[in-house]
Amino acid sequence: MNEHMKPDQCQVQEALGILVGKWKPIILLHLLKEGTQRFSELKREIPEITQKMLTKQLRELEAEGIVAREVYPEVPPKVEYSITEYGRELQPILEAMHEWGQKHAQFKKEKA
Amino acid sequence: MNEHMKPDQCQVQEALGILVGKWKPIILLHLLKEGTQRFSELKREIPEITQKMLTKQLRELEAEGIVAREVYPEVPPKVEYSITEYGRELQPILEAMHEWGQKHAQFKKEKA
DNA sequence: ATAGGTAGTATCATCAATGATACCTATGGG
DNA sequence: CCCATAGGTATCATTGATGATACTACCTAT
Repeated sequence: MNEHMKPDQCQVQEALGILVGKWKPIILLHLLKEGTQRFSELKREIPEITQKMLTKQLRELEAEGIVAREVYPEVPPKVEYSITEYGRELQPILEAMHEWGQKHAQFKKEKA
Repeated sequence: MNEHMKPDQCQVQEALGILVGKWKPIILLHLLKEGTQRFSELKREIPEITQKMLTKQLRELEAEGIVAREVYPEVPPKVEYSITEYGRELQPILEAMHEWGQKHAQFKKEKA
């Protein structure tokens, strides 16, 4: 166990706080997979999310430096979202969680 | 990007759902670091948590197969908690999040 | 003149997570 | 007889996250 991983002053919450939420992982996966996406594209690919929540989650991710938001001053409006270089560092974590999640879903099925 | 990481049917939520909560990462870190612990030891090391929440989180982790609970039929009662083999597979994920979290805390300081 | 598309805001309602507090159990020690 | 101990439950209140719905601005095309 890494010596720096002291439960107090631990930074796991820091990462967790950014990833959690009903929508953030999904949004991040879409942006990682598809690259730059417009607001309406994301909305179309995640139909169950409300506009309000999509806006909110994107703004939060932007505030953390994970996604970049670019506004084109056109009519009708056009806004593009993409993962920053920095945000891309989350990818291994998402992948690890995904793999573990698969194993775990299997594990639960076996128990049932 | 891993081909299996399709945002739909994705299993990131599966892992995330187990790790989140105000207390679960801390509890897991304690158990990983110290090994088997009694209820009261955990409570002493995490003073801000209420008994109710500690019980609840431990029971949830137990239900997922992450921690093991052993009751000794003594008076006063003695209950020990430990990480299962299976639960130990979460450790790399926690470590990755911890490391990223440290970088991120630094990143935010620089911006400010 | 009017309808439509894009990217939102504003307001109100609901539900789950967390917290505070009091209570319970059985037994050994004084 | 009574209290302390360990590991809980039960009940109620509060808060934050999420959701439903309606509204807006702006220009373009019909």
